[in-house]
Amino acid sequence: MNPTIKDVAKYANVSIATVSRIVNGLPGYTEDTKKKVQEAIEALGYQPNAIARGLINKRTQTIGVLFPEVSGMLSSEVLEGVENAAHDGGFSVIVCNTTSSGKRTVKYLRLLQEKRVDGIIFASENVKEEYYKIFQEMQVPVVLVSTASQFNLPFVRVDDYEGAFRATEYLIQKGHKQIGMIGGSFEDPIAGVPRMKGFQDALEKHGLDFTDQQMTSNEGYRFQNGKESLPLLLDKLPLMTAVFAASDEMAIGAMAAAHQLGIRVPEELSIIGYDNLKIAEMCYPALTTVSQPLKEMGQSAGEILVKLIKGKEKEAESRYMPFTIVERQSVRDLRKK
Amino acid sequence: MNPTIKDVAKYANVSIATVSRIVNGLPGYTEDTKKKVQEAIEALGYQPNAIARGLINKRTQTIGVLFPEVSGMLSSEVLEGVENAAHDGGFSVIVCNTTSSGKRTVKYLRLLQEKRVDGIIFASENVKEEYYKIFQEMQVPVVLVSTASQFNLPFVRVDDYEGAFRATEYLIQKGHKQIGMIGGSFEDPIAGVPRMKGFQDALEKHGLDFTDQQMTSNEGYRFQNGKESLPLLLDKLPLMTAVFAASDEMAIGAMAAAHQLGIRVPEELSIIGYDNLKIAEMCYPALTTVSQPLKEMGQSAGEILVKLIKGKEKEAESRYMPFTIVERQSVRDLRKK
DNA sequence: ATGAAAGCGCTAACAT
DNA sequence: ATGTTAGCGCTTTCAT
Repeated sequence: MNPTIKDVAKYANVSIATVSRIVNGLPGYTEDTKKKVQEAIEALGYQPNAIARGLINKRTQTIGVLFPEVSGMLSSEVLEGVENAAHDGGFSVIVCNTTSSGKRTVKYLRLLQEKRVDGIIFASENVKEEYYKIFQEMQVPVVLVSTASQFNLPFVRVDDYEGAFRATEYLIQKGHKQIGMIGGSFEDPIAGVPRMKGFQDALEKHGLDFTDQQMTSNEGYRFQNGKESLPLLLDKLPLMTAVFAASDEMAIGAMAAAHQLGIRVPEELSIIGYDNLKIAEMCYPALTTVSQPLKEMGQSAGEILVKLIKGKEKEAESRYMPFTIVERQSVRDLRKK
Repeated sequence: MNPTIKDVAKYANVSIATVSRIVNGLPGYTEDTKKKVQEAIEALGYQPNAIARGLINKRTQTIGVLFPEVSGMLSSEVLEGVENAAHDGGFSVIVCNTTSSGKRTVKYLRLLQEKRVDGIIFASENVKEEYYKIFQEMQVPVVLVSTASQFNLPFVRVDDYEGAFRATEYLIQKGHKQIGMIGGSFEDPIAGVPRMKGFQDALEKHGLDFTDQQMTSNEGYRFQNGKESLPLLLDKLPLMTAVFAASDEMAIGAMAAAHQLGIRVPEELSIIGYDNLKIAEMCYPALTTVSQPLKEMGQSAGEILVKLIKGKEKEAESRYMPFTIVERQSVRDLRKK
């Protein structure tokens, strides 16, 4: 077995209280005993037991992070940010893959409760009433990433409406007039509705008519959704010169469909995405897209959570992160030449 | 505060021992008291404290997973598999992002030791002597994913030599004779050397000369590495008709370089990758590649670890996972017209 | 069938 | 400056 504080105390001929003080950097001992104890620790290879500590301190120095899909490219970048911030703040992170299932989410929440995590980061999904109740029960701080909620929970995200609005304006500024959108779900209050609304409003602001003929809606935001959507859109809007896709995966799916149909991007069809995943710069042509600073968002959420846990903050600050449009090769400027 | 076992006992008018028995499904009580206690639990919303349990049971039901880069596309798929297996086995997983730094790795290992995790999964990196010593100290099972080691540690991985050999043969069977390779590092005993050796041996087996002119080596396996490697290779091997890249990211980087140089893939240049990341089917043209079953590997490693922890297995079984070559559009068959 | 009590490894209040 | 002791919430003998 691992040596305990008792063993160290015995070895160094002091009481366990003294060892504890030295280990925790509290005052109350001579340099001499300190050295003795440190030697004992060294000799025995003593490691304080975080479990015992947690029991008494009511602090586990651990947070839980819930993702609908941990292997998603979006999640994995956010996770890296969270992990980084947590680690810097002295916390470990337990990952939970909810697979967007309510049951699994509740199960995980209960688990995190039993494990007495000090805080929770909830990502990319809607906060159901049921979850919120558990949050309250748990009495630990919660911060949302890439989501908002009807409840009073701090969040870190970008303004989806604004991002979509600007993406659309970008296309318009490049001279496009027949613009289609590959949208998400009308049920989705985060990545779905706001992005579609932003698209529509930008069009109208610039005097371009909007009819629902120029938009498809999708259950998910995957490659396949985008790939299937493009032909549909082309059908309804044959003169379309540009597409705004509500996610990079969909944008790249649309690109694949275009390739298949023999439509050249960006010469014949411009495409702009949303997210700025790593793949955006790897595909051909490199994708112009609305960049969400995913890692920074995770980092930021982690930092806020840590502050909240340490009680430095009383009320939670939410943060809107800045998005940018990163220009690559998938959009053609119609005004030139 | 959360109610404790004491509260439940008081509420139900029994001793804490009885509550404990009921909660843990041990024998020794009447149906009647069981009901009473369950009602108390329900009424109070009691959740057993996993920390207290861990202290006494010496089991935390938690495992640690170390990745060089959690946001890597490779890691994230493996992680999903691990998390899945762990969860099924009743374990939570703590993720650690080592950033390939030895110091950070050691720090994390110490942390996991303090947190008394029940087991460790170590991914995609070389096991240094220093790490191995800590493993031994910790006295917990360890399983390697996508790595092997000089030590007697169970691993789950595919045979890199074999995979590279087959990829090269595939190219040869398609009629290619001038084949280049974008390789990894000679310092890397996993993804580096074996894949390069496999390439070389396949060439020689089929009577094609091998000179180091037809290979580049790289520090990393990223998009940029591949992108920079292709022109170098083309320089040395102007008649090259096919490239084998030691990773999908590099393959896609090579593709990007080819596009830039006006070389058409696969018409003028065939490319085969290694990994089968999600991007492989999203890029254009879709990438033919050696598929590693990443999620399954993670899952498998998780399962082995759980078995080891539960003591069902005495000695660790290592597993070579089967790879397959998934044919998409990036390789041209030279034999057909 | 049930309860009392010891103790897991630690911290913190209270002596000395 | 150092030690003694009472828990933290639980499991597990050992009695009854």
